[in-house]
Amino acid sequence: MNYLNELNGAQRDAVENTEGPVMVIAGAGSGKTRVLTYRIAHLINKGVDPFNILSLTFTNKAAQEMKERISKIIGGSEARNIWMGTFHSVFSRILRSEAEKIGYPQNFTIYDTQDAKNLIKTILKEQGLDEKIYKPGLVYSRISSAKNNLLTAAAYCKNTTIQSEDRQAAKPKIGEVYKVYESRCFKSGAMDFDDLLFKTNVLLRDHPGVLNKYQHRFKYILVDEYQDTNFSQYIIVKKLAAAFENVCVVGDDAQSIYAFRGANIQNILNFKTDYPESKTFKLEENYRSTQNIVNAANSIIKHNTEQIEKNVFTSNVEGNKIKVHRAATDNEEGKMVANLIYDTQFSAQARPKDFAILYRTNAQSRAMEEALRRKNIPYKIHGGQSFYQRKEIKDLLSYFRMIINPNDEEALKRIINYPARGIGKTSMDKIGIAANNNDTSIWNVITHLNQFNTGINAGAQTKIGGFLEMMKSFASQIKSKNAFELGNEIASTSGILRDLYSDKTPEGISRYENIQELLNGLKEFTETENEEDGDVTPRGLTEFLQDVALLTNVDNESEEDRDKVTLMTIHSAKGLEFPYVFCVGLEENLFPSQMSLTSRADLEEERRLFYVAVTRAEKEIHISYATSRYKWGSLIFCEPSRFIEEISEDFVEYTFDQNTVAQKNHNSNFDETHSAQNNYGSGKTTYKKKSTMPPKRNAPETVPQTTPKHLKKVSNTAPAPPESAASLNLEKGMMVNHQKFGNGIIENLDNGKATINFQNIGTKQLLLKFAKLTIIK
DNA sequence: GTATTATCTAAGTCT
DNA sequence: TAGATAATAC
Repeated sequence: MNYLNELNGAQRDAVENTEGPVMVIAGAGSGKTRVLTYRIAHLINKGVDPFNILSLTFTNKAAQEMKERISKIIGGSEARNIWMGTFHSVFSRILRSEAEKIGYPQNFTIYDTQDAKNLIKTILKEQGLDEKIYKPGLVYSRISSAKNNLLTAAAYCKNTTIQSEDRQAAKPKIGEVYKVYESRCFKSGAMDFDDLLFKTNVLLRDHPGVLNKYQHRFKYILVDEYQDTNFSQYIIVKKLAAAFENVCVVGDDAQSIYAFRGANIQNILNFKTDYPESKTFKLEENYRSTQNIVNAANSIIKHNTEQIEKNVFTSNVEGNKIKVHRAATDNEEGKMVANLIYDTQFSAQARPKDFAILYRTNAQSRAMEEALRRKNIPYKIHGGQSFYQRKEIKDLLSYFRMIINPNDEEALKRIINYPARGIGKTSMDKIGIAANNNDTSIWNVITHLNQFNTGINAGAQTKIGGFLEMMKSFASQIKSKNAFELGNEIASTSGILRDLYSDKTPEGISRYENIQELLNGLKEFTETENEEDGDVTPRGLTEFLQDVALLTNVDNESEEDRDKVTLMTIHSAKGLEFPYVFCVGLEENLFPSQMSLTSRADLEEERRLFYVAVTRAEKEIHISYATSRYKWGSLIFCEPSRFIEEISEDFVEYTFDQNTVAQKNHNSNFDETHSAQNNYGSGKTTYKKKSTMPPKRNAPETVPQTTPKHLKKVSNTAPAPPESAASLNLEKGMMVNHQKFGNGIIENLDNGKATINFQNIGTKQLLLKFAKLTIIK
């Protein structure tokens, strides 16, 4: 088998030790995917039935790619039988086939975060709890973390620690909300994301026969990104592996970035204790990145305390240093990045697909998008508000959902009066009360209106009857029509298409187009054969919906997206690599996020996130920050991130004058934190130190008249009205003054750069964009 | 019950 | 800025 020759010693050990528990600590870029792929191929070559292999990956796309690579190695089509996918998709599949054992319908709905929060809002209203105190997002995250720790609502209410936490936070009723939430989901035949793991645990705990079945089915279990598993996932793996203990976990504690959703880094740190017989292999050679990148990344992660000891190194070329860029605003940052990409495409013969722009928060994508669009650089965005979360898409999908599972309360509430058909709030309130009083679903109430004492008037009853007729007619076509045909029928008969078509605003047109796009997607889906089991029956809406809910951020990629610059959050970038990476927004309170600043553990997670960002790069990494950016429509000033300073200086290169780097001396140079491209008048709060400022020029007031609170907060470090040298009418031979370098004569001007001979320090080249100059004469 | 307008408040990361 | 909700008019 020649594939073994393509592996280094540690990789080969990790591939060949197929029996018993194995932990692979895989440094960034150390060929982890290769090991997983070859290990599975090796298993199959040794005669293991692919059907007996369970491989849990972090995205479905990764699973698909891995299957393709395995197929290439082993030949044939056996690889399709491997159980491979994300935890959520693999176990939702198992849950569907075992659903009735835990009292769920086979066609249970999967509630996304939005559905879950809407339900929580409804419950809060019913319970008379103030949404301002019981913020739905917070309640949801309390419930979520309870589920990830396998706590039912009843257990939550009994747990004294949790109860005292909630009492201290003045939210003692969260447990009650959880109880109602739990039962409402159940009545709706719905599971949220956490339920997919939670209910799997319930299934395996309460049904020994089922546990036994899957224990023996999954003779070999592989778990990728093990550092990001939570308790619920951990127990699933542990239980399933208990029969054979052929469990191989792969991960890197330095890349653990999902503690916020319950991931427990201890899972990887404790593996040896869990399986005393286990073998550990460390992959330490990085094949991805240059020496400078690897060394810089190591110097970053060194600032964290608890980690598994390892020495990531590379024998790749030294490469360029990490470049640090500074911009005046978020929009300038975008322009700068777009320009750099544009130039590199020519200078390095690179393609758009060779570049990635990574950021901490989705909101940062907009400035980048705009700049790329202006330069005509093709790009694609992953994440943010995904296609399937847009209102019009969710509306149409809600029709689909209700046809498959009429008890789906959240879907029903979205569509019973959309498009408007005269079933308003009053009627729905009455129905809701009747459903609660009779401990049943809303669907059951409206299908048997005369059996419940709802008090709804005759007019509304008729309208509800019409809605029911329509839904029943859709449902009756589920067998006879394929997904595309039925989807089309629903979009037009329901009135959604008409409603959107009549809206001629740009947003309305775009919504209409989105619906068309969804229908196109349905068509494509219908025409693709079901590869999983070779089934040639046309795929219906049922199958479509099951796919849709669990698509991950990076799963959606169309053909035409292939040669484009990638924009994504660092979280989404995990596991990916790009020749050129731009990590933007390296600012305090953004990255690291403000919310991480209160705890050491959170800050360390942010640092690991930065480590992940840096290690995505093969050839070059650029990091940048803006000295001001818009947040909620108003301008705030930013300090460079502490992470920049944490990179060992041997591997860093500043693209602007380092003496003006703000973080080096905050006090003496407070204006230097802000470069001067844009003349943002910074409001009344900033003129206290006027004497040290260059004379104010007529800076347009672009800051809102009412000083935002954010601005106030930072105003003591805020600059004078920044003066852009670029906006001055400079000429050769002029005498100018620079804050730092004193007076000098302009010797040359070209392309935004000025060569200035300073009296004290000699000739310097300055970028007009950044330099703060005043004309002396 | 519905449509329009005014006001509020939220952007932290993902399945 | 933008979506969600409350207030208002019809």
